[in-house]
Amino acid sequence: MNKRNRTSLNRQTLERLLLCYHYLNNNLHQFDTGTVSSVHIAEILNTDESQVRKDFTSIGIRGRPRVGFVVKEVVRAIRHALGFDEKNSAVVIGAGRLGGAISAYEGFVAQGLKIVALFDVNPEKIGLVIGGHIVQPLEQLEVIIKKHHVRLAVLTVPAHAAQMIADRLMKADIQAIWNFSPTHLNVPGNIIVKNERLIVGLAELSYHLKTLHEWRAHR
Amino acid sequence: MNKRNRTSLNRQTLERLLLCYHYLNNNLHQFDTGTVSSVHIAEILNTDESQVRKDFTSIGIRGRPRVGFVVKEVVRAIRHALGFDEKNSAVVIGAGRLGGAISAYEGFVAQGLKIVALFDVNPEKIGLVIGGHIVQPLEQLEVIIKKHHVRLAVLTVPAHAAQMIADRLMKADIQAIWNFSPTHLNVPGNIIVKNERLIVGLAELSYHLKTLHEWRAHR
DNA sequence: TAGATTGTTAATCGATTAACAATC
DNA sequence: TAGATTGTTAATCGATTAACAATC
Repeated sequence: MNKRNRTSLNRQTLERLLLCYHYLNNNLHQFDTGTVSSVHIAEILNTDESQVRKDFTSIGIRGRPRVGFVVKEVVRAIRHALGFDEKNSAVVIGAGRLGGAISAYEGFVAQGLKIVALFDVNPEKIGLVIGGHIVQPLEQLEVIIKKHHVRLAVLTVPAHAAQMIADRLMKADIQAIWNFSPTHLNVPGNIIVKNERLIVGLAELSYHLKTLHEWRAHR
Repeated sequence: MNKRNRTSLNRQTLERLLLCYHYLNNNLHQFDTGTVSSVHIAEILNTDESQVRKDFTSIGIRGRPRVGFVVKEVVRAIRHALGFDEKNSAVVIGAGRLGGAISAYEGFVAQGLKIVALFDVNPEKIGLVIGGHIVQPLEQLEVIIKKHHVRLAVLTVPAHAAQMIADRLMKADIQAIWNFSPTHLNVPGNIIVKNERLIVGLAELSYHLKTLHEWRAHR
């Protein structure tokens, strides 16, 4: 994520708010009074209750002593803070399995993300319907970005092709790139890049498995 | 990640080591002397040079004043620290697009991860070859875990099925679950769970896009 | 030798947790 | 009113950065 954006909300807060949002949304029915306390949420998120109050304060949610926070207000405020109530158009580049999975994922729509097109270089894939989208030739990239005012591009191409596409995206005035290619992208600081590296998750797991193993062996 | 494991390496260090590992591996040729300085690496990773030295110290890499660190030693030490030099067998449960993408991903093998089987409940998928693996019926899960001494399970099933499978995995003595299902899993503390939530990445991007938007509107 | 670069300790920074007066 | 829960300030904790003596 670039630095020019003086993000007032840090990554941790963002993640906690998201978890809280999901929890409240999925359990709306169980709050008969329509309110929830910071203690309750802290327990669920496995964090401190002051943390919860601080997070809420940071996005302008106010509660009432002895009563708590109004669930619906909290949900609405988080939606707004995370930008889920704004419509964003995205294109997916790379109609492989991962690109298909992302194109097909229904969970994004509720968060305001609409995938308007899926691209691939492979002529054999052009015209196929993958993940609910007709695969388009890469040549159309710039035209479609312009037509749909696309701000976000999801990159699921092989590593060797990623930078070339990123350069085209830059020229097409894209604002953010969600990069699933296992490679570093060189882009100017005014473009938001979010790298999604599967291998980081694997590294964590691998390390923990190893430690677990050693720990067991030592007894 | 559970707490019982007194992880000596924290998440940040793990991630920096991984990035360093990739960088060195991909640029082995350019180090004529076979050594690299903490300054050089710090620049690439966009971090502080003391940080690099500290990270290296934490996994037992020693350098020489005026010379730096031996690249090959660094690479080997990181491989070892992250557990990439140990063979781990994994099963993938859910032969959808994501499960297929993960099963097919070649990058894992070099990190010691071998996917030994791919499962699905859908009878129509059984027997198909997806991502290089024959889809097996879920009934076989326990048998195969036992047979191949599988320690890691990758979960790419719909949210509503995730907990049920997790329970079976627990009983089958799995050690770690890499959870791509968009749901929270209830598992005992001795099982390592790594949640991979696409939606968190989207939330970050969405937030930054929103902030960018507001920032532009304000001028 | 001189001086570049390490290893390590101390200082800083930022995020989490504790405490508590305000208040419904 | 009494007391539960907020909002906020202060204390703690942990991670990053700075500094510098050791050393090749």
